[in-house]
Amino acid sequence: MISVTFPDGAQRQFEPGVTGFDIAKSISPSLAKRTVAMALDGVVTDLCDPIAQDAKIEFINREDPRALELIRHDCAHVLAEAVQALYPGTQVTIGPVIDNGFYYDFFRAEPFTPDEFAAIEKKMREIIAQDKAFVKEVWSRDQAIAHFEKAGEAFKVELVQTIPADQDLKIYKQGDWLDLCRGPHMTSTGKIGSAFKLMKVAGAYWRGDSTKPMLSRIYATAFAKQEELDAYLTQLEEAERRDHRRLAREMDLFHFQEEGPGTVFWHAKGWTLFQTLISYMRRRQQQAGYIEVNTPQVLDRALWETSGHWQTYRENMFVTQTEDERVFALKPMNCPGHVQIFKNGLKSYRDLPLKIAEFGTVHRYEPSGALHGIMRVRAFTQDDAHIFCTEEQIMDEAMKINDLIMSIYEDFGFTDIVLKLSTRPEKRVGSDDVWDKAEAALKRVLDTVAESGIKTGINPGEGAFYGPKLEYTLRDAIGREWQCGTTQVDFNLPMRFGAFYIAPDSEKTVPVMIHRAMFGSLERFTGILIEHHAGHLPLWLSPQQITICTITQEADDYAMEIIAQARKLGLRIEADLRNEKINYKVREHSLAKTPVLLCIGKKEAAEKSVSIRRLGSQAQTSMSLDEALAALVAEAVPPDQKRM
RNA sequence: GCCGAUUUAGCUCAGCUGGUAGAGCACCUCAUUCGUAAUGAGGGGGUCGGGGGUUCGAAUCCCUCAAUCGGCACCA
Repeated sequence: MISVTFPDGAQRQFEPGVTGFDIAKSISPSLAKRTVAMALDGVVTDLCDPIAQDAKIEFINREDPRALELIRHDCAHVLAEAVQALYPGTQVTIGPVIDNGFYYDFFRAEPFTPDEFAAIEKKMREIIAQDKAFVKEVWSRDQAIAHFEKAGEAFKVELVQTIPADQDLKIYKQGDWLDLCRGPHMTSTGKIGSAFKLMKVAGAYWRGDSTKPMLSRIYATAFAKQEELDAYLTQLEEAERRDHRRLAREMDLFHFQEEGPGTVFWHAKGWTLFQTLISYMRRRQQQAGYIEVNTPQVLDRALWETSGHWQTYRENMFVTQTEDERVFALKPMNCPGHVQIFKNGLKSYRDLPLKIAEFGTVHRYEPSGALHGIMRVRAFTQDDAHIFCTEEQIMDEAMKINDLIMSIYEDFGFTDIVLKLSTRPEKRVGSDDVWDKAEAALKRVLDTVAESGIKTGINPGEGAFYGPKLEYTLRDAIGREWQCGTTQVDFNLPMRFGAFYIAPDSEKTVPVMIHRAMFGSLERFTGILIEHHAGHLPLWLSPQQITICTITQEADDYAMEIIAQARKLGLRIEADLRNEKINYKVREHSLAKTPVLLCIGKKEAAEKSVSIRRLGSQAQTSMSLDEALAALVAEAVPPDQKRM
């Protein structure tokens, strides 16, 4: 007999091999009916799995958070069956659960169109209504290959062949339809419910490999309840309203045009925001002991050959040839330039760590499909810096960078940060003991950060070929993740360029180079800020902080007085003197996301006061002009200067 | 780069099966000086993304290039 422990601590004895379903039924038929799966010692499995040994059991119903993944996975199988029923000859591949839903990749001569969604969903509802039981079978490799070959499922055959020999092949049947799947599943298709929706079609490479065939992917989502699906769809609409490309037009920040794909035309307001970010970062870096430099945009090909970029990234570089037939490239990175500055003049160990920073504009010919607003562009500015130091200094410097990054993100309102360590890739340079040291140093940073409650993780083998890296990912107000800051340890480049310093023993020694960016790309960070705040930027970042709205022309002179006074105080302010109603002006400047509206009429002009209306509020407060300006000046101080 | 979709006035979008363009907002002019999210009237504005083709005739059909959007791949 085996002993099964229930969540309330009660224990009961059963014959070995008893299933979760048997146990549920022995308690009550209604429990058996509403249970869709079970967790054995915390691991979710099929309800009909036999239980071989003592275990803690939990019954999972549809409303259980753990059931959501099952609902989506089951729904993916139903989607596949529906598609094969409607479009014979379509091959199935894989259909995993992802954040917010699931997808299924099909191989079909004709791509899907959203017009077909209604028919597919209808078929899915039929399959769900039939409430077919999910039945698991374990097949041999040969049996599976024979079956899928006969069915013309070439991709499934390939999948079976890649599964390790010691692993069971599980087949899940729903009626006559079946799929190779590691499970688990719920008890029947009826448990999926009706809160699902096909979202979009897309192309995707088989096994994520661009040399392999292109498949047709259908993205979909499913929830336990209709209300949850509706809430999710509402959230998507909200995300669309926050789209930085849309807000940029409404706020008059920048634009793109055909002649410059992936390159930004910054308008006055956008550029003011951009420069505000640079000023902030410049102050932070100066305080942290960095020096700021500027290196050439265009450099001879030979330099990029030495750095290794020519060999690896030639296709992604903008290259130009001059009349004298010299070949130059627009810099895709700032590092080689900074190494040149390090090399110019003899350096001593006493100069280390030497922290060279640059707001460096780089050009990369990114694949056309990668471009996305200002999040991914072909010309962008990095808040780049390179720290030349000794091996012993790596840990300390990486830790200082970390503290600086965390403090900076906090200043911009980002608190949900994930830090990941990418370790040595297969193809790399440098000896293993040097890698050991570098990884150990970054690992200690990672562990220290983890202790402070920040989420951390490891991406094995994802490091750069020249060294391991830490990557900082921000989560914005609607849960999307963006990689921004990075710290990379590099043993390679200084050596390639023959950089050295004179060590205490008078020997020429190659320094370690730490690459580091905190915003990452100024363009991307600006985009993230816009979306994170939904355009409602805090006063210190807002490119136009105040708009004066006159109610009648009698207030015009007073408006000009206010502007002169406010500008002297450093506030970014404009006046709207147009002959328009106050309602009209309030609406227009609210849509343009101006944080502060000062409305003035005859009354305010007479008593030198202002009526203040803040973005996002309908309330109005009246106060004297001096009082109002003093409060706004105080509010507009950047967070780092407030601390001083 | 790959798969799919899209591209009509500054913006958002109509324009059925081919018969040579419309609306709202914006803009300009005039009137209105009106207290917190759209005052009224009038007016101007588009070689329908570029190029090529089919046709008596193309915004509409075909080819091609480009840009954009959604994914995939890529991101030093």
